Amino acid sequence: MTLKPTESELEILQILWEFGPLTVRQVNDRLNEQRRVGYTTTLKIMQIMTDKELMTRDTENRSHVYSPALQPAEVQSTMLDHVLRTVFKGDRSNLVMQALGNHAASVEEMKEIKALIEKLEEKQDGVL
Amino acid sequence: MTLKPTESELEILQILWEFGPLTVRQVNDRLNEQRRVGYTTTLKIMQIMTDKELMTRDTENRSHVYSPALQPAEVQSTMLDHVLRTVFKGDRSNLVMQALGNHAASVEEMKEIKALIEKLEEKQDGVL
DNA sequence: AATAAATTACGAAATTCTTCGTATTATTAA
DNA sequence: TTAATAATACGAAGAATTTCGTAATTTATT
Repeated sequence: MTLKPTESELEILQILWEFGPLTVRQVNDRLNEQRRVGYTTTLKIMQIMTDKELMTRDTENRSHVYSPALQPAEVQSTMLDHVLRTVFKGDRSNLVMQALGNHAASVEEMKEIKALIEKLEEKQDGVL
Repeated sequence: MTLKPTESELEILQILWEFGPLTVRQVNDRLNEQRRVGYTTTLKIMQIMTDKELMTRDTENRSHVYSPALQPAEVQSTMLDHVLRTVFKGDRSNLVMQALGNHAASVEEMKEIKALIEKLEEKQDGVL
């Protein structure tokens, strides 16, 4: 099991996932589009993340270039499992119903989800 | 929007949801079935939760009796929305797919979810 | 080469959450 | 009524996270 990133680690991972390998300066600029953060704050978190192996860095040039060490799906899975256990007591269908029920999903989303369910049902039929 | 409980606040809410209004002693006993926690630790968290209005208490008797101030579904919704935003960038169908895809849902769960989707589709058809 | 500019390294302050010790107050039992 | 028991109140220590100031280092400019 991969470890659970903190809130601000997650913010930075999102930026790296979206915009690819970046320097601290570039990440900090992106962060400051959303909220005010000091440069050394961002640097520090990224150094900590490197220690934790949440990212890797290329120190060839003066400005180190950081890359995420985890795929979005890995972190999403870890985080969702955590919520499933701690908030939903492991009741997966309740979680899904909450996710679908509160805000109406778009027609497009609905299609995707139905397709997935059908695929899962085929797999289940195969077993039965 | 209701506020996001901390991890240990969540533990206590789960116990109250399951076993109804309880004293600190009763909550602490339940907690200690899972892990070792001191009595005053539990007391303190429950006092903080009362200040935050995550729970209410009846101080009539010497042993105060605490009740949750939020329904499970309210907290689940808050927490899930938070994960949706911070981990999934608001992509609801991706969240649902992660939830369904990683571990095969049981036949029973599948039925529930399909029924919900059909109900939501009817609502959508009505609008179109 | 000397100065300025930009970056990393380091450490510590600030914040939030968790944990618990001690004091106080209330109840029960002897 | 006094002593023992059990509860709450209070505050502070500990731990994890976030924030940033300052020093050291590297690169670019004059």
